[in-house]
Amino acid sequence: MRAHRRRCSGGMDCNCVSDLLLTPPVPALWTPGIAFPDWAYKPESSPGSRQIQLWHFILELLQKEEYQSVISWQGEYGEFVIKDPDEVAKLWGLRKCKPHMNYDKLSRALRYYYNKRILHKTKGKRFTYKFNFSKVVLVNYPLLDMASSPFLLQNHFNGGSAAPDCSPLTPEALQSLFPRLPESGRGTSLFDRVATAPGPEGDKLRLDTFPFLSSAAPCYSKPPSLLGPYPRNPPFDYPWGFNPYLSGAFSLNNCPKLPPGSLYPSHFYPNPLQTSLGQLPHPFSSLLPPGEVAGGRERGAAGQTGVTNGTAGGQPRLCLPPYPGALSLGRTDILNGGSVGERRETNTPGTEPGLGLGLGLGLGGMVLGGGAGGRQSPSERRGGVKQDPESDSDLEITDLSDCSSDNDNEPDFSITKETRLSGRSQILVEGKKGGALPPLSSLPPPVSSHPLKSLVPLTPPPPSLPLTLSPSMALVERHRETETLKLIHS
DNA sequence: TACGGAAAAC
DNA sequence: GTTTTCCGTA
Repeated sequence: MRAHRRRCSGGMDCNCVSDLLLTPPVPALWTPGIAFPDWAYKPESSPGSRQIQLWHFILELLQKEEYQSVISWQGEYGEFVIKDPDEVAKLWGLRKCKPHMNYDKLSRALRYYYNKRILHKTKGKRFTYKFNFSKVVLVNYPLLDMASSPFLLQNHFNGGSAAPDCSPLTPEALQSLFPRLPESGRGTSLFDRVATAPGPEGDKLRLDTFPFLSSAAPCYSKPPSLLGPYPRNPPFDYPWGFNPYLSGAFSLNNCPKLPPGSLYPSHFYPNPLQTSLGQLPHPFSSLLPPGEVAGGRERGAAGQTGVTNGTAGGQPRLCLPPYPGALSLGRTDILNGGSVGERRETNTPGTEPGLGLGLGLGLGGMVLGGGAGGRQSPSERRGGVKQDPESDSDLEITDLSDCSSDNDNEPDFSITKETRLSGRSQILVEGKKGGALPPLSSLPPPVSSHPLKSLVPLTPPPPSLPLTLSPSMALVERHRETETLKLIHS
């Protein structure tokens, strides 16, 4: 078992808790103009990495209104501009306990995404990049039956994506990807099953769920989260009386040196999966071969860490939108007014101008790993075997089966998590062999009569109500108990 | 400002 | 495997 706390190099605890400890609190992101399934915000959903990846982090920033002065969507779908590179770098550094992070380094990391086709640079626009969401989808929905998505295959694996930047999925492709998702107008929840008999129309995915994937949709010129009437305060509380989007949820008890919000060590709040599970029907299960549903297929070996975390019982899923605007702490508050003026760090411990008081205290004496010591000169460094920059097979097509929630070295991790975190275990056991989670599709679809239900998350039972009053939650609870019993018996 | 090689760190 | 760090180059 990995240490609960990740320590920054130098040994000083910087309060960055291991991403393994808890899953992030961010349910799916979904705004009227743009939506992200929750895997996009899950560190664990990154194949090959158990820490949050930069592009996840970028998505998180992009999703939060309070950071729109720092980074925001702009231009075409998936395109974003880093308005304040230093700030973004600082935030990233905070997130990763790298106080010497700067835009130069961050951008290097971003550039590594070019080859992986997760990102590409928007030429001629400063600090402007563009997500290749089709890649992201492929990475994070590996269980989708590609055979049933000829359009996708054609466009992205069969030479169809002639464009070097791998143009986004088209509506047709999405339709092919998510045929079971209900079509809905503005008044229909993405997650609502179509009441009418299933048909070509009723079975269609609501494409504006992934507007950034649509090549046919018009561009937006302002941050997607500002599009449309979007409630800036959650119309609900989380069942556990905890709302990760409220600053109070981030009392920083565990992380006093870090700003609140999911951008930061995301281990201080309950798992939203319970909420997600309790509310969401699984729109994709019908896409999966029978054996793949309900944990019938064991998730594979190490490396493909996260996909399962973005899935339930081995299934991909869409989850709830967050309410970034609910964060009462603005960025100014969070960041203590600091700003990074430097581009190149001075390697002076404890003097990071932009890290804020907290982190500065926490990292003040730390000796950063690497540093100048032991570095080779460029000439010395060069001459080695060139690394294959295209070694991104997992990101290209992604093995559709070898996705495990953890690696073999930590077989009990999910169970441990379950033990540790009561009430959020139902998915975490998915990596366990023989896990027999029922398909989420077996859960009753949520019911929402909210006129804006397509714009708001499905309402979980209010905190005052016992979970058992929610049919979905009751199922989840029942399932969790079942799983617990299974674990005990095994 | 952006790119990418290289190696180390994680 | 991903990111960090450093740096040469355009």
